[in-house]
Amino acid sequence: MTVRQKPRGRFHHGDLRRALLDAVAEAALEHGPEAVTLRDCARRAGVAHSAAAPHFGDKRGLLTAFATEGFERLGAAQEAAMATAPRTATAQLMASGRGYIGFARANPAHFRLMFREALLDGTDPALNAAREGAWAPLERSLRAGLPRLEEPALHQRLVLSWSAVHGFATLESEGAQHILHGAESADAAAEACIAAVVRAALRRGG
Amino acid sequence: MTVRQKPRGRFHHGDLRRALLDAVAEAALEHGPEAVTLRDCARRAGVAHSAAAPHFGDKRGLLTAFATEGFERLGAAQEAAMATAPRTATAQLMASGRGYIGFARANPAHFRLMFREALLDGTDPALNAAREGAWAPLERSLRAGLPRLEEPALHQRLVLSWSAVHGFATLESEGAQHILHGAESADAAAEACIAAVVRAALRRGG
DNA sequence: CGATACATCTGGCCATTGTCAAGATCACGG
DNA sequence: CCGTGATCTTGACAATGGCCAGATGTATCG
Repeated sequence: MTVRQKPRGRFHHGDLRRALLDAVAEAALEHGPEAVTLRDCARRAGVAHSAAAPHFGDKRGLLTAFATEGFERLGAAQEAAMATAPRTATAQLMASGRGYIGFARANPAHFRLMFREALLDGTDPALNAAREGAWAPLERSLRAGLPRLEEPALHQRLVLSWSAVHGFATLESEGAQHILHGAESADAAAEACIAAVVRAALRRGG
Repeated sequence: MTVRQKPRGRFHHGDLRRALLDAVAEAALEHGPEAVTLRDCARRAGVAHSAAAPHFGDKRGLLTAFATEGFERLGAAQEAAMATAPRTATAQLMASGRGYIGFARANPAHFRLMFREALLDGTDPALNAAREGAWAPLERSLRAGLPRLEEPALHQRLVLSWSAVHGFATLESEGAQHILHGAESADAAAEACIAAVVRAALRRGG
């Protein structure tokens, strides 16, 4: 019964856990999140078709771990953008939105998979922790920018900004870019959308 | 569930096309959009597993037809809400948003499937026509409310309102209700979000 | 009325998938 | 050096999607 940290590496494969997660990313990028196949991931990692079981249990476990990693990186992307922005409320909130949309753009398949509830294990504690951690930067920066706003009103602002940023990222990653961007460039469209929603969210008055 | 009676003038089943589309709706609602199975739909309709081929080709064809119907109904829901609202620009735009979110709420699985690009045939003309028809009410009411705004600025407003409404509907139908609604009721949260985005979209000035 | 053309539907086949049960392989503690 | 347990392989199973030949019902025409 010795409690030890799992010697995750140096067995047969080296680090199969990481290799399988990377394989999911590859497969999702190539054929879409719903077309990810357990056997294909195993092939990409160079192992037998059921080698993932000891690490992730079943397919849902693998995708859940992949989504968890995505939420962690989504939160980190926002933090990183906010760290290099001025400490203004407006600048911080806009940086958060830029980080959110930037992550969705850089990892479109990953981002989409994170919101395929039917493919994930919604009861997984790690997933839920990572998910809430990904919402935190937005809420924190909004709360800092509106210190004297009452709770329900603040919650409304949060819903508004979250919906707009998530909606933009979703529409963009679901193949509606042509309609979204119109004549202007992708960056300009995102920037304008973020600026407008931040202006609305930080607006004075009820 | 099996239709044994043969309506006069009809073919073997009666209206297998409709029965299969209804079966998709049932299955998607029960197990999620990505878990819809061709064979299960056929079972629900009381026919053999490959009876859908003459009507829809393959599975993608069936789901594409289902999504097309969804976009048509999404557009109709907005039109219906706008028809019973005052002719004010604000009221019309808000009605459009209410219709959009209302459809997503009443048909959550249908709504989600409509944005699973990987499961659909993006080249299908009927699908694309229905999709553009679903965006039209929002654009039309926005354009009517801002008649003298120049094109790029108007497009920015469109992206903003579309992103926010779609984002709210998406988050709600993807299992994030608990975070979205917080303390207040679902209707209140939606209403507040719509009001805020309409105010921002119709705001005067560049 | 009878026969032909045709869309519709059936049943069987195949490759692929996810999961399970055994067995082989390897690292590590005693 | 040997056992224990985690890691991985192999083989099997039911279910799925796509395909095909053929049966069945419907409509059209002679």
